[in-house]
Amino acid sequence: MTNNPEHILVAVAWPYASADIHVGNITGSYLPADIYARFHRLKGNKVLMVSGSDAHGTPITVKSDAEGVTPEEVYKRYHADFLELFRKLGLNYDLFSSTHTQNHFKVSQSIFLALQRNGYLYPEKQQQWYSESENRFLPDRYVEGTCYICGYEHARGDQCDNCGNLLNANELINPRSKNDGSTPSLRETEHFFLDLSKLEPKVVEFLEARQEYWRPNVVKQSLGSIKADPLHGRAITRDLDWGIPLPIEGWDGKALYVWFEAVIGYLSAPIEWSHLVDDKDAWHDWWYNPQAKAYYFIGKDNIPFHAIMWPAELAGVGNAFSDIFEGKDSLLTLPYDVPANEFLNMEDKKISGSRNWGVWGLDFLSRYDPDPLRFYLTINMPENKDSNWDWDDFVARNNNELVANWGNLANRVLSFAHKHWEGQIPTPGELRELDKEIIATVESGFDSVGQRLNGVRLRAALQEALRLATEVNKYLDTAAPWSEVKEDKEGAAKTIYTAIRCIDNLKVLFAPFLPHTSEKLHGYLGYTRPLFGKQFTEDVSDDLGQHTVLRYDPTDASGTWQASKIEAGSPFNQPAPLYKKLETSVADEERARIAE
RNA sequence: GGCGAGGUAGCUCAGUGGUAGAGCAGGGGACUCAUAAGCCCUUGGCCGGGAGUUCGACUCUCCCCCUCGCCA
Repeated sequence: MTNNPEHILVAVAWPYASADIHVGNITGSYLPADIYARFHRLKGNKVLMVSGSDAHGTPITVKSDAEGVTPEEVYKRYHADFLELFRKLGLNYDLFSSTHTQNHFKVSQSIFLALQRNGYLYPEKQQQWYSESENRFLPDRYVEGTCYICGYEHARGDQCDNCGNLLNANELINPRSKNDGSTPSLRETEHFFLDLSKLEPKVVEFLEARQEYWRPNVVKQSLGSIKADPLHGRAITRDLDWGIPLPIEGWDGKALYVWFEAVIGYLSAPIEWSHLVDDKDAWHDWWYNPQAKAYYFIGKDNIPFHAIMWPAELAGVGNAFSDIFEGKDSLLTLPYDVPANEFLNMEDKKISGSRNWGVWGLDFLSRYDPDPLRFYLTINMPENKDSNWDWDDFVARNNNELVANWGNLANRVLSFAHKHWEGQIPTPGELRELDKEIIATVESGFDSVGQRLNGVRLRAALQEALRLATEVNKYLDTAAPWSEVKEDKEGAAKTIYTAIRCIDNLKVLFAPFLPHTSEKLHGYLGYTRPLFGKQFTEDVSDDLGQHTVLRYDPTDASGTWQASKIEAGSPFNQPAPLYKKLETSVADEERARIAE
């Protein structure tokens, strides 16, 4: 166990509660976050992994209008699916909450007030489409008209998808509401803007300090774009009922803009978590602690919001947030790293919900186990460039790598041991040179796999763990216990004891990636306390109503990122294969399910 | 149009100035504990295209092409 545990905030992208989660979303941010969090938990570090459903924003109101239900109903339906998926996939959030909570409202409003106090907000008037029939302002995407540049008849209120030009609202020809076809009019409205130009020096300083160790696509893009085109004010409010009201008088009917508000969840969720664990200041260890490291796991589409906007909000807030929120004088922790992933394609084409081109998490898990999915998505994770989900490749990697290398290793060792030593780990006596060597090789994985994990090079880390499993397979071939057992059972005992030590180590090295099967193997080996803690859901009530959260109870977790100390002579259980081989026909069957 | 990322063996990817690498697939072999898995050997590449710098470039510079994201 680490002597000086680090505080690691694992901040995970907040899924929009208006679409089902697919494998691209999972490998883009949720899975790498969980792997990272599990690794640091095994290391004995203080991990806090948080996220939640993004319950506000236009996509949800669009959907609720289309279905004739309230936005709240829409968000709750998707939110419930998220919780089910994350439990089945084994994503151990300390808290997966929602932006539609009283706590998040209060935190977001405090951030607003802090920025206002520090002079980073200003109001500005602009023209916006207004529907007389519905008595409300319309988001640009609700308005359709004829493009005055190219004549395209289905141009959006602010942009023409045909010629790509941005449009001036007052020149759009024949504007109409997508809701009811009525003709909207332009009305003046006033909004608050975040003064990003004033915050730019702080943002640049923030980015330059992290240039060395951030992924180049994250930091170069951010610095490059600022250099080419300086930051300018950006509206943080809009005319919408569904969302967080402004914390000041005279601004009824306005809500905080989602881009501004959702990221604040990284702060509000730890605060909610602290209340749920009855230690209301616990979040200070991550948010008021300059030594704490905050990692933001997101997809590349989200880079500007996490590398520029959110740091700008945090820097702009200074110590004013802690003062307004709870009368303290503390700065908030800036992001340590933003290891954004690229995208996952499906069979060489972009994943598309509307065209049913993709693999959806819950649907997948209705037919297959979670660890093969975690394996394929990790070994194929788009860390440096877009990667591709290919069903043939999924089956091949499952059968030829996961089953054949690691699964088979665990199974061949334990079933051999169980057969010849009556369910007890053989007592080896003095180990031979080759036994000590393979144990040392596998134990070196705590460094070699650990370093890769720590640097968020997850696919390289998994490859390294697989390489070590191969080494143990080679060792078995050299020692050949199936021959030894016939003429030299003591020698065979040394070999099998050694092999069990090795798979006991590998079990931990694979655990961040493949927690379900590592846990299973852990049980076969005779351990009674689990490697990791337990997930559970809980209903929380506040003035906005009730919301269900996903939580994590670490009480029983016993796994440590340390060499195996498994004892000779102790009993273990009848093993069974950890993974299933898949028929190659699976690829064709699955491809038939996705269609344009 | 601007800011970035990527384009290396059939597939998935490493490499980043000095004779092209891994895993998987393909071919051959010895073994049999194991989910016919594992182990050993092995066939595959003008490193997107063009020009330049260099004794020497996949690696540096410039131009171009293709894919993806963000911004306008």
